[in-house]
Amino acid sequence: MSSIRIATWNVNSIKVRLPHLLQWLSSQEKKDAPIDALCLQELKLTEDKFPYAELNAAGYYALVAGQKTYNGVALLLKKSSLAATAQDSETAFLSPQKNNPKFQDEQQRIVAATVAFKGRQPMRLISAYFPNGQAPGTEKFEYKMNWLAGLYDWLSEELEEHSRVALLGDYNIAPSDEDVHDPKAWEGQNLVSPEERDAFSGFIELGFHDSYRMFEQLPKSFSWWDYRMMGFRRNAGVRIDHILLSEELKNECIASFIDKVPRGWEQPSDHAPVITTLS
DNA sequence: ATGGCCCTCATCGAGGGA
Repeated sequence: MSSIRIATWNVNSIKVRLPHLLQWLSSQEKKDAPIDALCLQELKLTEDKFPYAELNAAGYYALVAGQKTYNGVALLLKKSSLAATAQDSETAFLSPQKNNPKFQDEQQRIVAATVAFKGRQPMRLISAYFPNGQAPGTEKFEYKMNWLAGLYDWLSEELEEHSRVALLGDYNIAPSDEDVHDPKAWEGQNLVSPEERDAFSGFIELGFHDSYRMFEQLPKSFSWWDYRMMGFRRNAGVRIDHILLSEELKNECIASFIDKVPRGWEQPSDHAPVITTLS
């Protein structure tokens, strides 16, 4: 049985980035490394404007939670990778969930479904766009911390119901200093504050594993670089996009990496995709 | 040098991102 690849990518407007998205999916396919599931964040449009037709033509089903201008998340599934029982957009996404049932939220930041790939036990895939938080002490930071607490509550329930859970997305948290280009300059700031890192540790204590850190990685590996100050060229970045796996999925995990290639394309998203492979 | 860029909108300046 062939392995599967699950990935996450904050595209910073799917309208602008659709050409990159299609090019990236097709480039992975040509490398004989197709993406079987892709979680997208920051769509910045409502569901009726989502490019279902283009992605369908590229071979993907989509489950979308959108809103105007801000946020918005999707879960894409490669049709040809799905089990025979999941051959239309209804049956591909089982027990679909938009947003956190335990946290009232106007902002569309979570979409989840149970997915049956060919020849495998079903797994629960969650695409999440964590709040940015602006800065510790602000109202937006307080919203972020409340949102994280709500996510913790929901995830502990999800883990009771499902043994195979993957949480993919833009966490807006750099879990440790090795995930930050200049830890001293960032100390105590948004994305790296002790409160945020404690929340990330909470997910680990629930039983999740950071798939990227299961493997040896190059130092200074990041997933986001500021558009300003030539951030990408200087590799002045942070690692804030993550793929966390429950114990059972962790035992199947054989690789994880960040694909920096699309970040170097013309008019890129400021995030790079993260890919994790399951045997 | 405490801001530089990019995306969105009952747009052309401001909010949000990280």
